[in-house]
Amino acid sequence: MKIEKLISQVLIKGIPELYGQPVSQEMIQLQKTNKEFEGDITLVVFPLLKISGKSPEATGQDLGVYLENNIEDIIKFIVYKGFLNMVVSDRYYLEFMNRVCRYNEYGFSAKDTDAETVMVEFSSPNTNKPLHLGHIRNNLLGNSVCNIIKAAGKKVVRTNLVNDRGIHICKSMLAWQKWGNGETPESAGKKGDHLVGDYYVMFDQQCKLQVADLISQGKSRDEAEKTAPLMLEVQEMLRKWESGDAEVYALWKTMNDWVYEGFEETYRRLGIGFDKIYYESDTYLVGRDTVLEGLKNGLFYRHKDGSVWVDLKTEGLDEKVLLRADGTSVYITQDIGTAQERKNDFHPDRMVYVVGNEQNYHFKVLRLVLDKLGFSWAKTLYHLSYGMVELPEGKMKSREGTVVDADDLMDEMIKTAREMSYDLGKLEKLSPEEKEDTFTMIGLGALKYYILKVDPVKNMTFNPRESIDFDGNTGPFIQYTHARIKSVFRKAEENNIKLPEQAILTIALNEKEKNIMKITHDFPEIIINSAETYNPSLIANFIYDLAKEYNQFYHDFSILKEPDPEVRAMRLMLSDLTAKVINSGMGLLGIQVPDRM
RNA sequence: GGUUCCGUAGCUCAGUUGGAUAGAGCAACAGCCUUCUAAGCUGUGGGUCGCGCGUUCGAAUCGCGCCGGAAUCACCA
Repeated sequence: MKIEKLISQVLIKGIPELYGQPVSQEMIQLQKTNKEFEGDITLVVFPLLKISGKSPEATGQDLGVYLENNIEDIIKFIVYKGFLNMVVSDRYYLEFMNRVCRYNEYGFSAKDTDAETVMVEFSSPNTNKPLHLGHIRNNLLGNSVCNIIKAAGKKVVRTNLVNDRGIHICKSMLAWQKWGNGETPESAGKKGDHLVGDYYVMFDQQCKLQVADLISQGKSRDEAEKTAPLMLEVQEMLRKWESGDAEVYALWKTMNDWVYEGFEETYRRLGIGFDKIYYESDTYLVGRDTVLEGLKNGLFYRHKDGSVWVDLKTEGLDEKVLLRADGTSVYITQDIGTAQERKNDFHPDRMVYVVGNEQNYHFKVLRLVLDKLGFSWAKTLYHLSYGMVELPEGKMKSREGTVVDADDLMDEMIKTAREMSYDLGKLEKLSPEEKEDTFTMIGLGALKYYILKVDPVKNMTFNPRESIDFDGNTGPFIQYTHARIKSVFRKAEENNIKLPEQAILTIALNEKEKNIMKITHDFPEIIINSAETYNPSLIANFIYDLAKEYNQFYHDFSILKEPDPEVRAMRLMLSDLTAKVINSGMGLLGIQVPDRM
């Protein structure tokens, strides 16, 4: 049993014996002992003073004696003001290490066959332009949250919702039709998503010219934007698409397929995949039917122009349109349909949406509308809202060309890893393929860690120069720690030193060794916590603390040159455990760790 | 204007359900490779935790009010 839990239990039994009054779990406040004091675990005694009727010091003293007498692994205690600092035996941590070292996935909860199923939607791209930095944060968060929830013992269904229809999609299509001259990704030598994105930009530019032209002819901006020939044409194209026009539909299909191929490549490099992909073009009709059904049942009302609305004023929100006057659907219509499809397909106990915080209001509305429609599972929707990614100069603006493209960014990170590696004279013994794999691991590791170490709710600044930094609190620093440990094991093997099965329990641990054991001891709890709060940054910061502590140990003490074979064996095991936790913790972030770097 | 979120070192970020003298990294400066990988380690400087009031044994953390920033309040997605 974990020592913290044991202390809690003993106190709940012991305090009534000592003071004749019961205690509740919340009054037992255990925390890690601060660095500047001796001890491992601290009990805050202030909440217990009412029960003891004594001073903080006297209460701490009473409880210290009681715990020392009743728990074998508490070998000493020091009372300082209102804090009872307890020293945990080295034996306890050695036993812990022996117990845990044989598992490759130490810290992960056992997979329970009747565990709840959590469905997570993330990525959710539009098919009119390539993925950018904002999508990267979304993808990394979604992927990592899935890994973490799974590690916490739940079943996870990864899903993506592709926004593949609408006026914005038609814009690229129209531009290609007009000016593309039959260009294809192959003929252009370009990824499909980039090619389609180029036509989207082209449309925008041409349209602006027309608008400017109309304004110079004396029209208002508003009027010009509505009557520009290209705008009229693209609207006509959308109508054709919705009515199933064969030619438009074929073009849509072709260009979307180009985009999917491009996305596929980006996802593959990022290490991301899905169990199920939904397409808005498939689900919007389901939502429309549901809305009409709700209208029939009097849940919604029809405006005199024919549009359908929901009134959420009693819920503190406003009125919201659910279907346009012409009967076509809006964004939320599609989400209503998608949610139902998902429920039917997978029966999830929870549905998590990884979507930026600019859509907080939208998800509030979605939940309320689904609730109004009588879906009992509406309250199981959770919007994992994350902050915007900004550049040091401010927001990314596609107009000003400051959008950071996902593919370019990955290329840049890997390139930097390569240059850095050559500068440092690393990896010379590896084959070209192994080298490239390692550069990719490091470059992407830097990128992913840089983004995931920040609390999702916060807006973050993406500083390109800083993100490719490989020192300090970075992915490569952690990867390096792993590579160092693996290097020790290679050396051990050369010298015929084997990793022992068990460490003997009578070894006296130094401070660094004990610290590393204490940190790894917390890993299971960190995973649970991180899963419950949908927060990968907890894992990232935890792994960093571990790597930092290990590097100090590595610097201060020798492993293979340690003369005492029992101590050497223990240090090897400790190193092995550290490597395993780094490996699986980074794995939860979607980051691979190399054996050499 | 209403609602929601954010505000911690020059910069980027940590800081469990309120706990001891608020921590890392980057940048700057000064050290450490004959020894398991120096992408490492050590040290120095750097703070009115946006401001004020309140709650209490105790507040960066909770409440209220300001100030600053962001998002949103579309028959856009």
